[in-house]
Amino acid sequence: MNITVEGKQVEIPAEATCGDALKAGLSGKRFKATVAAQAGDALLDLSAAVPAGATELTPVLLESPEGLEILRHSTAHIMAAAVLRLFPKTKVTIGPSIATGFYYDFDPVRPFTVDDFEAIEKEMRRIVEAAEPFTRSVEDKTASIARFTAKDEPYKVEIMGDIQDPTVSLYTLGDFIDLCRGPHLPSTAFAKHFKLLSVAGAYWRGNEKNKMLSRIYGTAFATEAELKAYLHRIEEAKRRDHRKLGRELDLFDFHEDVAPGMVFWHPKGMLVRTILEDFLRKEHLKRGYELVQGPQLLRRELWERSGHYANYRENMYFTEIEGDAYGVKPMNCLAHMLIYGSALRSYRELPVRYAELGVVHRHEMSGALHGLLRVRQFTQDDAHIICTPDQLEAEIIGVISFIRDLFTLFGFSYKIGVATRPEKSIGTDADWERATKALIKALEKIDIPFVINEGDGAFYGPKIDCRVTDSLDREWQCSTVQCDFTLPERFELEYVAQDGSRQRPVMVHRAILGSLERFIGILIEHCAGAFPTWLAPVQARVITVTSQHDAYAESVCARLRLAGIRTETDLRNEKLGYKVRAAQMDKIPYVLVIGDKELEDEGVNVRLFGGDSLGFKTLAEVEALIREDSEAPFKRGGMNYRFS
RNA sequence: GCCAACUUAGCUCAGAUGGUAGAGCAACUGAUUCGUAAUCAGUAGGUCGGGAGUUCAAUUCUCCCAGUUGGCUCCA
Repeated sequence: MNITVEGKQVEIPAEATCGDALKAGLSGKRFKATVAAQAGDALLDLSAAVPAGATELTPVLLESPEGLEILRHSTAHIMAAAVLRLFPKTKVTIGPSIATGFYYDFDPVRPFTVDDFEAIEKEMRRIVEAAEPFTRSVEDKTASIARFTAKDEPYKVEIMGDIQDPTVSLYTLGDFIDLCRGPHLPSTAFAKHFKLLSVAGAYWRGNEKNKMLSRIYGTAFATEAELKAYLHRIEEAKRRDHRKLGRELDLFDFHEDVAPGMVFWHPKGMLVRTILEDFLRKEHLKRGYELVQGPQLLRRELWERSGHYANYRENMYFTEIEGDAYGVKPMNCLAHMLIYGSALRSYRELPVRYAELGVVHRHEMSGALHGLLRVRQFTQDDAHIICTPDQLEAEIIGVISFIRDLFTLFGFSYKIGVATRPEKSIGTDADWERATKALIKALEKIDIPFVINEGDGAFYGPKIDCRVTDSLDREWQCSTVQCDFTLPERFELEYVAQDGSRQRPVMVHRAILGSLERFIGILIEHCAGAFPTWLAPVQARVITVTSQHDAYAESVCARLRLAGIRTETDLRNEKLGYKVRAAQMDKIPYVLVIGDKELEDEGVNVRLFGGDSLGFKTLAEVEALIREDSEAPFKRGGMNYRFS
């Protein structure tokens, strides 16, 4: 029997395993790094027979993506075997590999805690050192169900019940027999570099009606260096955590006892927000938006009319005023519609673009709250564009350009998706097609790559989502652009067309940064707390070598403030090094040092955040320097802006 | 909402078989007048998340509540 291995013809006996075949075709070193075989689309154990009719066999190396997946899946099995040795009454369920590692869900006698990890890891090491093989066997399903029923493994029995094939495959690792599709590592010796990370509750089959299981998360890598690098990344993420930085930099905090999920902005954080808001308002005005603002509370009947009461009530807060129910707004659109409807509109007025930095409240489950990234009260940079169907495409192009300009400015990379009609939806096919086409055409026209997310649209219309990737490769949904035919219908919005007839306009909901709270949270993590100069709450801090320089420092600070530069002094009776360190930890972009020399020559010594020194500069030079730095990012975004 | 862990000074964290707590940083006071990531000394700061129970005695044990954190349809 002949088979091709990496371009080489290999002669093998009929009963040969994949391992035999690969061994014959690969160098010793390469074969040693091989954990499985690939024939066509199928991944096979090395111990599996070469499938009949196969003409080519590809080695799956440990460090390849497929190899890593096998490694992690096998490590999950090793963990399960270790858990069963230590806690024999535990029932096993499933243990897949995931993007960053693996997990295994157990139904334990008592839920596991991280304190159990040491013992479990130790037992896992023992299994790895013993270099035990994973042995595959195929069994009649009925026999297997009887076997696992006898072992009192109800979850496995349930899974087998769902399997269509008359036979199932089992993998044996020491005493541990598990129902598993495989493939697995040839032996546990390949799984040397792993770590258990966390425990969590997880519903059996993800359904909250089912029993809560105890899940252990872990990760595994081909080499110790990669494992270390991954763990280091987790540490890095903790260092950049916006919740930690928010407290350290005195930007915001939470008072969980009185307002869970709602932010208290401290002066410095509020300044960052204010600058951002100021910039956004000006940018909206430049682009032909008008600023509006609706009330926070609207009578229940209005929410019934819009469909929110039927579809969104669980996420809304209600209160009562003189016996009438009022809903706290979770979205800004209703007020905007009412403003539009307050007068008879002509086609000449369209498109109308109403923008509002709208504060909305949404009830999120307590377990879902997360710093600034998931809150119950947040501010949307929201707008509603009401236009004729003909204007739709141009308006969408305008919105997407706006998105592109802003994210370029902040230095984020982003991914665009178009979500199409879901199964449960309202509206006519023609409307859906027109709107979906308009979204896609707009993206194509300005040449922005996107993916189609089939059936992921809102029930009332298709949408464009924009996800931002931060410096740690985590994705966050920010922008959203949604076509809506329902609300104009329900609120009977009209305009008078050229021919005098009454026509129904189309509406586009859009938010660009999304939630200011979330955006600032992402921004903090993206820049690790060191804001770009234009957003930094303190742009420059003047520090003195000795108290003899204090008076001059005060005058420097006053002058820079007059020039619109956010400046403060640190005149504490401390050594220079102490004050430099403090400024560095406060992540202030410019530290202006004043000693005898600077006092005499009427300037400052400039130290940048990060430690670079620019040496002596006159005050005029410093002003120009900081101004230029503040304006630099806008060159990327094709905008300009000054806060003062 | 559900599961688990956690909640001690402004922050980061120690601590005791149940006998009402300690460090570093920050704050304040004083000395020091100093050149690019921490000068020294002193002072003050806590009903140990809230409530109830057990006990001679609870921050520690038990229960309830609140909040935080990590998870909760990546599928043999």
